[in-house]
Amino acid sequence: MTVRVRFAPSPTGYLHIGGARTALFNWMFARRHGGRFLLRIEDTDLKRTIPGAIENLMAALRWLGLDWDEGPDVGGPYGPYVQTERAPLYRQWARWLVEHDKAYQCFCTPAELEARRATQQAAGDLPGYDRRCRALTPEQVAEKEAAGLEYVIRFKMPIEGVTVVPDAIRGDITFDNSQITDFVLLKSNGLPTYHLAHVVDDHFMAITHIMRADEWINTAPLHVQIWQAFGWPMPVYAHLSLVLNPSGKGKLSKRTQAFREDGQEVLVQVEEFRQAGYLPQAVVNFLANVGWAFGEDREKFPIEEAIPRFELKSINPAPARLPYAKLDWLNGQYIQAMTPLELARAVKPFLDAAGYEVNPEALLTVIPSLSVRLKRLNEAVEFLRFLFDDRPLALTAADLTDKKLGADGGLAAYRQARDLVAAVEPYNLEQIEAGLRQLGERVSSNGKAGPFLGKLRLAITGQPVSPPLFESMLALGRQRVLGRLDEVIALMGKTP
RNA sequence: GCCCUCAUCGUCUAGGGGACCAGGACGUGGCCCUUUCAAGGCCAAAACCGGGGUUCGAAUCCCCGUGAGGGCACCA
Repeated sequence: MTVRVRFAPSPTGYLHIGGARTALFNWMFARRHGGRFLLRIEDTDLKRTIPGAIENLMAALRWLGLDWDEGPDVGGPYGPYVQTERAPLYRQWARWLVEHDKAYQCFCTPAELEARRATQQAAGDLPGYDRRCRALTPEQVAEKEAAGLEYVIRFKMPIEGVTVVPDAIRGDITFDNSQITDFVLLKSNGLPTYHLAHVVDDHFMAITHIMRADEWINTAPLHVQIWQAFGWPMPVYAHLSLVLNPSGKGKLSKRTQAFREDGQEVLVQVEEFRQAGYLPQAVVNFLANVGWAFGEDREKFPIEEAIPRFELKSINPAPARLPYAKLDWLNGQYIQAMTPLELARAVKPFLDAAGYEVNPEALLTVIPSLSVRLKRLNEAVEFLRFLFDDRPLALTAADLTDKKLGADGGLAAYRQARDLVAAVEPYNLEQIEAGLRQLGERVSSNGKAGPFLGKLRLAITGQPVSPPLFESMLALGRQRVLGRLDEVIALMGKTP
C-alpha cells in the first residue's frame, strides 16, 4: 500500500512557521516511503477565509521546497482538492449518516445555543450541546422542516463507554464518551465542519497517515467514531506536538505576533523569514530539528539526507519553543557554504530592494568577506552601505585619531596613505595591502600596522562595522577612496 | 470547572533498565587569532520537576503530586 499523506491548511491566514513544520514532517514521511504528499485546502469557513491566502500558502511551501504530488493547482486522481468544491459530497455523506441513525438534524439556533452555553457556564456545568434535538421524533423533524426552519446535522455520539484513539506517537489515548458532545458535522449553510470534511476527504483521497497538530487530540475520539459510523478503515493518526511561542506561553499562532521573554518580537510567517534573508534550506533544516533529531549528534544536514532516517516513532511528543538563535547560526552556516556567485546572486535582490545599484564586480570583491559575516542576507544592506552611499562621513576627528599614530594623531599618516593610493600600480589587493601595511608599521609607535589600518578602515568606509579594509578599498575604486581620504584630511586639518 | 497531552542543561535535543558521576548543538563566559565586525580554534559553566514504588540496578517502567501546554464553537 502506498503511503499517502496530506497537508491541509485553511486559508484563514498566511502560512506560519508551525504549519510549515507540520507540512515538512508530512512531506518527509511521504518522501521517506516513496509515497504521495497532497495539498488540500480546507476552506469551509467562509467567514474567516482571507483573499490571497491560498496563493501565499502555496508560494511559501514552494519556497521551502515542499513539493506536492496532488493539489489544487496540479490536480490529481482524487480531486478536487479544495473543500468548497466538494460540498455535495459532504452533504451526501451527512445524509447517509442521518439515514443510518448515526446523526440527526438539529434545529437549535445559534442564539439559543449561546444562551444555553452562558447558563451552563454560570452554573459551572460542562459546556456543550444538551442534545435536545436528538430526541426529536420523525414527525417533529418533518414539521420543523416543513416550517422552513434551518438545521444543522449533528453526530450521535455514544452516551456511554470510551473511545480509544490510537496515536502513532503517543500510543492509545482513551476518552470517556461522556466528555464529547454531539458535534456539528454539517452547518446550516450546507458546508461541512472540519470533523466531517476531513474524514470524508481522507477516505476518498485514500490517505494512509494523518499527521496533524496536537490541538486536534481532543476531537480525535469524535473522528474515530465517525470513521466507525461510516465503516471505513481508519488511517493512522499521529499528533505532532505544538510549536510554542518563544516565551513558552501559548501556542504560536498565525494571527498574533509572537515575542520572546525579553519582549523582542520574532518572526512567525514563512514569508517573513524569506524577507528577512533566511535561506529555505536553513529554515527547513531548522524545522526538522524541532521535535525530531537527525541522530549522530548532527544538527546541520541537507533535508535529503534526513529523509531516509525519518520515522514516526522517533518524533518527540513534547511541545517545543522554536530556538530562533539556532536558526541564525544555521543560516550563517548555509551562507558560508555558498559559492561567491551563489551568495552574490542571493544578496542582490536585497540590495535592489534597498535601492542600491549593484556593480557586479565591486559586489564580487566583497562577497568573500560577507560570506563569514552574514547571518541573514538582508544584513548585507547595512554592511555594504558605504559602497552605495557617498554622503559625507558622519565621523569626528577624534574618531579617526589614535595616540599611537604620532603627535598629530595620524594626519600625516593619512596624507601619506593618500599619496600611496594615488600612486599604487596596479590598483589591486596585493599592492594596496603591501603599501599600506608597510606604512602602518612605520607610523605606529608600537611598530604594528594594526592601529593605523583600523583607523583607515573606519575613515574610508565610515562604518564602525564593515568588510575588511583592503577589500573595501578595492570595491570602492581608487577615485572614491581618494575622495574620502581628502575628506578625512580636511576634517582632521581643521581640528588639530 | 471538566477532559486530554507533555516533562533531560537558558533553548532545541540524544538517551528507550546496567555502556550515563547523562552526550551533541545553539546561546552564554574565558582564552587564542585579529584592521572593525565576524568566522575559526581551544576551554568552561550549565539538566534527568518532586515524592513514592518495581528491580540486584532506574533519566529510562508504574503510581501520586506539581508544573507547562492543549481542548471544551454552525473555527479549523
